[in-house]
Amino acid sequence: MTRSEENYIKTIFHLGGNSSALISTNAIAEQMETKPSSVTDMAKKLAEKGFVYYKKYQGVSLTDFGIKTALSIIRKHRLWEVFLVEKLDFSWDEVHEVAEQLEHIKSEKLIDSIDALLDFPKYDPHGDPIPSKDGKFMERDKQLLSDMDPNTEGVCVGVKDTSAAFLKFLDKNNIALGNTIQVLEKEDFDLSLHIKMEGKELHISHQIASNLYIKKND
Amino acid sequence: MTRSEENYIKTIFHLGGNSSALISTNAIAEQMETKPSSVTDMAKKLAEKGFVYYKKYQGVSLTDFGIKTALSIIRKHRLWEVFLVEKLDFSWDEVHEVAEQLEHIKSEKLIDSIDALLDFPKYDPHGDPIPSKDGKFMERDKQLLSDMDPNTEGVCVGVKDTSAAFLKFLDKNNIALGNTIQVLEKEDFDLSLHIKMEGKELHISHQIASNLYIKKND
DNA sequence: ATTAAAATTTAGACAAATCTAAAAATTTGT
DNA sequence: ACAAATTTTTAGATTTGTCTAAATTTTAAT
Repeated sequence: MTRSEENYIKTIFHLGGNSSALISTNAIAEQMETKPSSVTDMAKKLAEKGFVYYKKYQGVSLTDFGIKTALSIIRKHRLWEVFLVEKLDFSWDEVHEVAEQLEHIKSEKLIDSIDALLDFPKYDPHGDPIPSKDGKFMERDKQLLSDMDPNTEGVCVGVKDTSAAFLKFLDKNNIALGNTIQVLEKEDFDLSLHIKMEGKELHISHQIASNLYIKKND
Repeated sequence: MTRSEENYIKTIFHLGGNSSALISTNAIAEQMETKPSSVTDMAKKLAEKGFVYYKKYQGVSLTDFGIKTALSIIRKHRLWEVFLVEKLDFSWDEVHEVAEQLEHIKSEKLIDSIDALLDFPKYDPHGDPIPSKDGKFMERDKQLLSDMDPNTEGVCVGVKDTSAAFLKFLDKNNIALGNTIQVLEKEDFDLSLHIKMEGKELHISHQIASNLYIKKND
């Protein structure tokens, strides 16, 4: 499998998950910053190799084999992200670019050893679940901070927007995964929130709140 | 710089070191298991980019910039080898193939962090020196075990043949870097050696002895 | 020194992955 | 339902890295 094929498979998974709904070539092209005609070429190739089902003019969806392949790539990406943060002190906005390269390294022993070294983590630094070796993973029961009611509380478990800009903003404001967050009050006017985080009160915009995932306390 | 360019530069360095002697396209082709005509094409490209000096029909040699580039790739390769052995318990015959992939990862921060994680090692698992960030490295004062005289002793510091077959053989016979070796007697007939290693006496062939590097005790 | 052998380069082809521009199919709006 | 707009595919070109076969240059031998 070439690096390019792997990138297409990963993108198709991110756009369609394991559903059998067809993903348009346009959507894939946009996501990958390439041209639809290039996607068509690759779609044929991936269909030939059994990774996707491809219906002309309709789009593609991953076969079971394609899903298995995608999960293996995502597993590698997320494990490397954890490695970079836990072992090499990368900040969470720095990991993605390097993990994009490391995810293509071909060695089962290598990634299994990294997994063991990290003590089999279940979530990556952005809170996304890491598929196990056999492709299973658990999406955490979580909700957007912006959807929480006043006088509820929970733990910050993930981010929706994973751009470096957003992650740097969170760093600067000491918002990190694992932090306890209490919703004090919601402004009707702009939907901004007054919250208490790790003992300190602060005021955050709707835009920020709608990109933070919270696991509600029982 | 493409992966292919990096592989050519590395090979040219391994064949010619930092000397200005010209390396033939044939030699490079043989080493890389490719065709001389492919090497010619790449030689032109590398010359254009300033990595090598290329004289038609004569061969190539690395420029200062090419040497710097080669050392940076070798540094990455060897640091990854140490990482695999020290942190992930790879055996020394397993590291090369994976390091061949890892050496192409582009992130200065990554390799510097790996270097620090490993506490700035000076030698890789085969005893080869690891260039520092600024391209300096010290070749250890060493000699082949087969060149040592009876009644001398030293420490095993490297291997000449790095093939998996040879490394596995050494493992099986508990011959490892750091072991103390005393030469007891040399057979005139087949040049085989009687040695004492870590307290135990054994008899090794000339072929083995001529692929083990020893640092003589003062 | 001339020729035969060996090494090296050139020319032309190919596969992978991409692009542009044009053609074809699908979707949308009325 | 049909024309217009949009999406998707096809056809042909480009780049990178490779190859084969032929031509050229260098080296070696007598």
